[in-house]
Amino acid sequence: MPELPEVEVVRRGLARWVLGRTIDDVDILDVRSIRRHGLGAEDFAGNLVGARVLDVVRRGKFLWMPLAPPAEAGGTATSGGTSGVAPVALMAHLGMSGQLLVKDAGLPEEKHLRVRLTLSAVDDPDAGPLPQELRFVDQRIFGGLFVTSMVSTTDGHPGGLGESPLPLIPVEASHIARDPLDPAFSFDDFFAKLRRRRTGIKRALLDQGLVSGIGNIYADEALWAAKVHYARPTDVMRRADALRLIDACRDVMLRALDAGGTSFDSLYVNVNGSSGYFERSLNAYGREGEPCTRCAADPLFDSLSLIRREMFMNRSSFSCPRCQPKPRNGRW
DNA sequence: CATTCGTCCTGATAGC
DNA sequence: TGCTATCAGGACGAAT
Repeated sequence: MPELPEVEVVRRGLARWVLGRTIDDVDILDVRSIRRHGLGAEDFAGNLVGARVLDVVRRGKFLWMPLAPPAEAGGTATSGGTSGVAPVALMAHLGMSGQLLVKDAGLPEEKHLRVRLTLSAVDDPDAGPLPQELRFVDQRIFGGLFVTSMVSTTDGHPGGLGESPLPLIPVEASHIARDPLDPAFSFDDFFAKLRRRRTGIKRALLDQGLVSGIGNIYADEALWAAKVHYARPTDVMRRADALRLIDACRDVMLRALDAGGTSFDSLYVNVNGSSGYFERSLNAYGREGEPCTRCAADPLFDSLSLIRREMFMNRSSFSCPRCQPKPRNGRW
């Protein structure tokens, strides 16, 4: 279940293996994986074949590769060759189960292989011939690929962590807020927007327009770490508590990143196919009925400190009843 | 505008 | 055994 740390692991892998390479061929095995490319499969492939990968950038859970367009496409639109063509990027979202795998051509097709990009042959002085396929594998098809144009970022800073030199972002990611690991993330902006909302804090954390990169797992982990109940109202939230929560988000995601991403089954695999192992250090998510690791050390530990599971926003929420108590009469 | 809800998907698992 | 129901959940568009 890729959230920010997992997508960042993929981004780094792609930067290592795909940067600077030209796309020689595109093979779409399931059109549903390019659903968001409104102009269809032919247009998708036409935009990619001959294009060169200039960068690998991420904001929140969106990942994109700005492209140098195919030579003839650039020439057609602007015969002078000046910057008349809108910059385009190959956008990717992994959804629930998406993977981007760099593989040698000829290796067996994955069961859920949806799109295959064949990359230019490169003989690396150290690594030898680089794998020539970038495969998009996705069991549940919540994720996908599409080609889109890029627009200026509203704050003039480059798109997220990926250190794109240009302050450009794909249209479809322009409404996505900065994530807590982004150098341009502003806590003050986040807090101001948070206070204007009339909703619960977990809903806010999952709203990618407010703060990005956080999904159900890291939301529960950060709320646990900051000892905050998921339904706590945002409009009266104290600044110090919000700061503690964002710090917790940052902390848990950085630790996951160090571990190479979280994985609960074989669905999530990084760009080279190896699984993460951060699940061993989860404190709340998926631990229903198990003792809260923090409360267990307390001499007053009792059955009130078993992790509870509740349905919230049509998804499971895990929390400790003792250190994340429910609001009483709407007051905290 | 802000907020909530239904939809898209497959496969593992539980229950009859 | 074999069927059906449930669950997992990110993002988006429609509805309120």
